[in-house]
Amino acid sequence: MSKTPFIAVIDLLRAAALVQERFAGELGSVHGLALGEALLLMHLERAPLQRLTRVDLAKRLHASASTVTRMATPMEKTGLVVRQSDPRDARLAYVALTEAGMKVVAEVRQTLEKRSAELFRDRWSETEIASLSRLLGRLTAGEPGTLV
Amino acid sequence: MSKTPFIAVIDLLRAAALVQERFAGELGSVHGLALGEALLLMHLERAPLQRLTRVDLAKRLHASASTVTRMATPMEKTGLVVRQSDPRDARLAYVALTEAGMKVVAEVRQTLEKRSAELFRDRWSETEIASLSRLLGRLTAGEPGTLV
DNA sequence: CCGATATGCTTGCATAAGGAATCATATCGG
DNA sequence: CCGATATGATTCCTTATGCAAGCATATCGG
Repeated sequence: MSKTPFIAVIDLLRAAALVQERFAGELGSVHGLALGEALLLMHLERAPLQRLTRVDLAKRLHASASTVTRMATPMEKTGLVVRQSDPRDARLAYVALTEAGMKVVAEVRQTLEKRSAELFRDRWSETEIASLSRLLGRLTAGEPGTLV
Repeated sequence: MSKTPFIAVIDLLRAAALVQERFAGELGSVHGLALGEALLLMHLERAPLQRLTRVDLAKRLHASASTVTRMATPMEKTGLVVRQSDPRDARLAYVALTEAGMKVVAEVRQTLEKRSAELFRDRWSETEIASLSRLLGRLTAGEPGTLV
């Protein structure tokens, strides 16, 4: 049996840990957001009506429903998102992006784009990066939601 | 400015979350280990004398020293690792793999190899997987320790 | 040789996270 | 129409984690 898939998985985990470590600090100090909060905002931005239910958010963030509830509460307090009810289904509680949230998520994207570029700088060609992205994208092809 | 690096980073985070979610459960039910514990054991297996200090482990696991301390304690109790002192430097407390630990880590590797193969099965050629691994490996080139 | 600094580890504290239980609301089948 | 089941959200509880402080030991400079 080939060990190639195993090696790829290990490399994937290591690379992701590296990126998370590197981005979390910057995101926190510049925007006061955790990486997960930034991803939450970006998911909302790409969703229809810029809003999602908590279970949809949980799936997209690979988190539990309770985690999403507790992530959203402080972000409501700081005005990045608001809670919205669905008139057709009273069980649903949307997390919706506010104007302030849209402004912040745009800045967050800029920060992430800058840091991402630095991650590959000098040693990578545009083609190589695109190739990496394409391969990774095949792994996440079945996942709900788009972030870019 | 090109958004390609940003897209690659987002894809990387999503793919890693997917893999972690998928592997953590299996690893827990089959071997009673968290993913981090499995990685810890694999790092020890590849280290000289099958042991590492806590700070070295922390670097390899992208975790804090306190996390490593608290990860190691239960694994000492279950006999997978033992604590070793360095006669030359009394500050050091190695985490060393036991015979039982070596047996377990070998089984863990088999599980991970099997699941990794399933992750790519059918839609991926060996060459594509190797290409992904090679690209990811460039990101982690500066990292200490080898796992495969 | 010794004080100052650096390093490794652990512990206390605060925060984050998942799972189970609970509650409210919707939907489905008779 | 109504009981049974399903779904969404929240809360409680337990566990995991990082940071800062504290402690022990080592090293460096005079």
